[in-house]
Amino acid sequence: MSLKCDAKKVMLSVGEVAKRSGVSVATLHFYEQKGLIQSQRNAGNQRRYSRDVLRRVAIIKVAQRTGIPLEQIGKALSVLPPGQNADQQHWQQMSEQWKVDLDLRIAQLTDLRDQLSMCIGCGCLSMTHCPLRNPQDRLAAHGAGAHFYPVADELTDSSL
Amino acid sequence: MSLKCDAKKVMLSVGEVAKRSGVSVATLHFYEQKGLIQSQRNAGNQRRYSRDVLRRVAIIKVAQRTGIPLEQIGKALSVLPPGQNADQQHWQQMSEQWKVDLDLRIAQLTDLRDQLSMCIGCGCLSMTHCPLRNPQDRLAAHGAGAHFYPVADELTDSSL
DNA sequence: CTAGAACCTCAAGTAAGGTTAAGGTCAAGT
DNA sequence: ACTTGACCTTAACCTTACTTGAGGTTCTAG
Repeated sequence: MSLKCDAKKVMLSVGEVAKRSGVSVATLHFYEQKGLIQSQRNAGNQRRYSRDVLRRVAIIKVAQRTGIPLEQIGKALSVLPPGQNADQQHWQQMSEQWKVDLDLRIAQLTDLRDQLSMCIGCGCLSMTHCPLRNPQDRLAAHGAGAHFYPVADELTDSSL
Repeated sequence: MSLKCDAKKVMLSVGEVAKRSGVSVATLHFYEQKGLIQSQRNAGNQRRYSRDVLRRVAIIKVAQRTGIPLEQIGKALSVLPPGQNADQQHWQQMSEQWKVDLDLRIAQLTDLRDQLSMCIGCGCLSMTHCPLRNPQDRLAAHGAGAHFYPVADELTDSSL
């Protein structure tokens, strides 16, 4: 169990990082391939991680919980000097941006909830009158992958 | 442009449904294949939809915005008699359930936001102390695909 | 009748975020 | 030395929600 240098081990194996960070070994490979983390190799070509990888993985998981896609997380992390810990300042920048994103997502969902509440007793889903059918609010303005509802040229509400 | 029976056309072609509902023809095929909508065929094997499909698609899109997966939407819709419009009661049942789901998701994200806010100035991400790292709240209790963070047996906070 | 638009089916591709498997190497304990 | 576990790479597979393409049929207007 105990390795050569137990006292102040500098580098971690992939298995150790997996255990300590709570993600699988395969996931660490995957993250490395995507450029979210980096490793060095020992003489036998095995990955050795510096401790900062634990913090990076922690940050990745938090960001993922907010709904940030991996690619964007990668970009945010890429400003960190590799092999170094994210310092207080970096963390603040990232987390503040993520909070903005999260706030927006919450606002979108809250709008939707309110509209849904209003419409529960109605159920008309009218193309022209129902707020649920007409998301030209901040959703339409911001939605990363939002589909705009095409103008329903011919459609009268009678068609519902 | 005008078809045979312009006045009170009973059935709609797939192209018409696509135009009016704002989804692509391929998506309608896909939904049909997944059992979310149904069609009849004319003599030449082309799909003919009754008008209620427009309402179904509208419902699908609203539900998707709340984050409900298609399969679950399909189950909710499957209680509707095919070829008939969702009545007021069905709509209410569905939308109320979806509002519950949505409320939960909003609550999860709000918790996360609050934790993030607290942690922006801290940045410790401590495995044992940081609330961001310890989501044993309703997230852990409810999360459909939530990964539990394994107990970090060996991990002391110094390892971050 | 014929061109072209709209439709059909089936298969494959895409994107994200991984997981699983196959076949081979390295390292640690006995 | 030998076994076993940890590690390596590459490649294929998974899910969700679709999109795209190929090759063939049907419908509608002129």
